[in-house]
Formats: sequence, C-alpha cells, structure tokens
Amino acid sequence: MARRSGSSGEKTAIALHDAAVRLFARHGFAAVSMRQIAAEIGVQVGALYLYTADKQALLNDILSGHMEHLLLTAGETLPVSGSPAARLEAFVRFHIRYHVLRPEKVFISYMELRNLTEDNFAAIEVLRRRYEDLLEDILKAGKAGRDFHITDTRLTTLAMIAMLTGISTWYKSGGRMTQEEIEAHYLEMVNNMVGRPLAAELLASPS
Amino acid sequence: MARRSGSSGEKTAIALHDAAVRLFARHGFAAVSMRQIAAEIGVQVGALYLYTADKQALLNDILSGHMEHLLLTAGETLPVSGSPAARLEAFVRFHIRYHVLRPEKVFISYMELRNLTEDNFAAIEVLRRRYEDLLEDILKAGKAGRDFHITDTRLTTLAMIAMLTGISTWYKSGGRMTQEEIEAHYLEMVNNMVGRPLAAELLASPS
DNA sequence: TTGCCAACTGTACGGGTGTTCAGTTACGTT
DNA sequence: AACGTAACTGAACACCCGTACAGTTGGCAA
Repeated sequence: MARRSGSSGEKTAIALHDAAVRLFARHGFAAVSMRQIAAEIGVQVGALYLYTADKQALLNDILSGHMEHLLLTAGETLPVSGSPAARLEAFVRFHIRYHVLRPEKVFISYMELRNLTEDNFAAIEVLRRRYEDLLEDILKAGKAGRDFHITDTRLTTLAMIAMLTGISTWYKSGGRMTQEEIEAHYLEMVNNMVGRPLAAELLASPS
Repeated sequence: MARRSGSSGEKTAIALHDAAVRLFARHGFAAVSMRQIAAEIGVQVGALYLYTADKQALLNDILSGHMEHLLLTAGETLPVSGSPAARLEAFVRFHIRYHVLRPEKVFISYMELRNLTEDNFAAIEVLRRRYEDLLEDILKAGKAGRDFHITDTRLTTLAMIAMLTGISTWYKSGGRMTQEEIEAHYLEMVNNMVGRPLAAELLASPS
C-alpha cells in the first residue's frame, strides 16, 4: 500500500484533529502517543506529520482554536447593550450551552494548559482573560448602575466562571435534568450572587 | 556506595511521597518518570520500589490519602449541630482554608483522577461523594427549616464546591487579598446563593 | 497513456519507559 | 568484633517514545 483509495488530505486532517481531541480528553496529552492517534484514524505514524509539525503543535492548535472560536462565538451571540441583568442572563445561557456542547474540548482546555510550552501558554492566557472580561464588564456595569450588589467584580467573575464551567464535570445528556432546567437553576444562583434574587419582590412585599 | 550514611527508610518514604506530589502537580502524572522522582530525592530508581509497589500505587496513595485526610479533618472541624447558616459558614471557611493550604494535592486530586485504574477511581469517587454530602446535608437542613431558599440542593452543592475549589486555580499567598478577605467574599456569595443576603436587613429597612 | 504529485507506508534512529534483581554497604544488635 | 538486615546501587530487560525520510501508490490533468 501507500496512498489509500478514497483518501483526501482534508478528511485526514479533520480526522486527526478529532481523534486527538477524543484521546487527549480521555487519557491526557502526555499519556497518548502519536502511534495511538494514528491507529485511531487508521494510518501509520509518519502520515501524521503531513498535518502537524509535532505533538506540541497538535495540542496548541486544539487549545488556541477552541479559545478563538469561543471568543468569536461569544462576540456574535452576546448583546453589547441592554440591561446588565439581561446581558448577564445571555452570558450565563451562552456559557452553559457552549460548554455543554463541547465537553471534550472544554475539558482539555483547562486540563492540558500545563503541557503547553511557555509561549503557547501565554497566548492562551490572553484569550482566556479576554473571555473573563466579557463577564466582568457586565458585572461592572451592573454594579455601577446599582442593579447588582457586588463587593469585588473580579472575584465574582472568577467564582461564576468556575461555578458554570464545573457543570461540564458532571453533565451528561439524558441526565436528571434537561439543559433548559440546568440553565434556569444556574441563572437563579447567578442572580442571587449579584444580589437580585428573583424572590426579592415576594420577600419584600407584605405577606 | 549502596546504603548511604544517615539514611532511614522512614525519611526516604516521606521524601518519595513529597517529591511525587510536587512533580505530579507541576508536570502531570504521565509526564513524570520514576527516574525523575528518584533524582529529585537523590536516589536510584530501583530504590523507589522499596516504598511503592508501582507507579500507579504511588498516585493512588496520594489521592486516597488526601481524600481520607480531608474527610477526617472535616469530621473533626465541622460542627454537627447549630443553625444551618452557622454550619454553612463553617463549611465554607474550612473548605477554603484546607484547599488553600494544600494547593498541590488539591490540584492533583482532580487533575489526575483519570490516570487511576478503574477500581482506584471508584474508591475515590465514594470519598468525594461523601465530602459533597457534608455540604448537601447542611443545605437540606437549611431548606427544610426555611433558612435557605434553594431550588435543588444537589445542584447547589455542586455549584458551590466548584466555585470554592476554583480558588485554588488562581490563589497565591501574598496576592491582592488576604485569605481572610477571600473567605469573607466567598462567604458573602455563598450566602447570596442560598437566598439570605447579608444586606437583606439593610435593603428591607426603611432608608 | 503518460506523468506528476498528493497521500501514505515501512523502517529506522537515538533515547526514554516501568520494573526487576543480584550485589554492596551502613547501621543496630548481640 | 561479628553478624544480620535495612537501605540502596547499577545494570539489565523488553518495550514504547517522538520524529525523520526514502520509497510506493492512487488520483487527476494533459
């Protein structure tokens, strides 16, 4: 054999990317060999190097591609105007949906950061910080307008993102709750965190 | 050489444990070789096998030791009676302190779970669930007594733990905030989450 | 139908992997 | 002072690692 019938570079490149994501997510970057990846897509090791410079580039492409796509999609989806409360709701729903749809890439993206070279890591950090700032800007706006009651916007940002991203450690489609229910519950908790409980009117009104 | 002067099995066993924790935290289980660990404690590879059956046992001992110690310490520290609010505060403070004091073990403990064998993993899961239940029991009690306004105690438990554990991804002693300040801020957010904002009286009282 | 090139194989390179074990040395006990 | 044993070395085992590259084959254009 050599070239295989029906083969095309495009298809193999995608298969390589997908196989790497799947295997890195399951076993971890360091624990997966180039030979395992090759076997997964039905090819010999050498062929992989037509599509990636080396193993490190493979990881970096996955992570930076993920972060860039996340930022791009967030930019397209999230409203830049409207009330802080509405913008916060949009962010929470977007974050949950995006992360629940891509559990493997999300998992790799904060599990394998330390396996990046220093340069690659620094670049990812910039993107991650930019994403966090999308939320922090909403919180700042809400605090400035007294819609939200927050002591420290940066800390609240980190706490919320950790809380929301945590979903991906236990979420499985077809679980106890639908995605819509999960969104509703987390939205409630997030609203509570910024001091505007949905039940506020009920509690404040004479009973 | 052979046996080295001043050597003792006890000391080497501890040095092995510590070096493994340090290196696993920094580079990941799969990326660290037995030879690197041996070099770190100034010994030849073969000597390690006097203190651990194999590499897997080394990881499992670290993780299960960590979880058992966490549960034990929690049991000694946390009050079993008192108001749900007081118990919740105790839990939050305990969790933050414990995790901030042991960043490496905490990091390994949810980073390297997938490198455990199936059996070892299952055992750790039981312990982790038991720890989560410590918090969920408090939330259930608070909900039952109408101190807390929670829709789903299990989801709130997971959200809180993810939020609190997230601290260890950015915390560095000597940072912007003291540990006490961090505790106070997270406590505020947690209280908000269960629907009892500290500012409630202020907001409700005539201004 | 020939020829070109993208796609891929097969093999090799130097080095690292976890683990085992016969041999060696320091320490504590008698 | 002699001995037993705890602590460790050094070398070896069989195998896996990432990467490179000359050679081979299928698809497509001329």
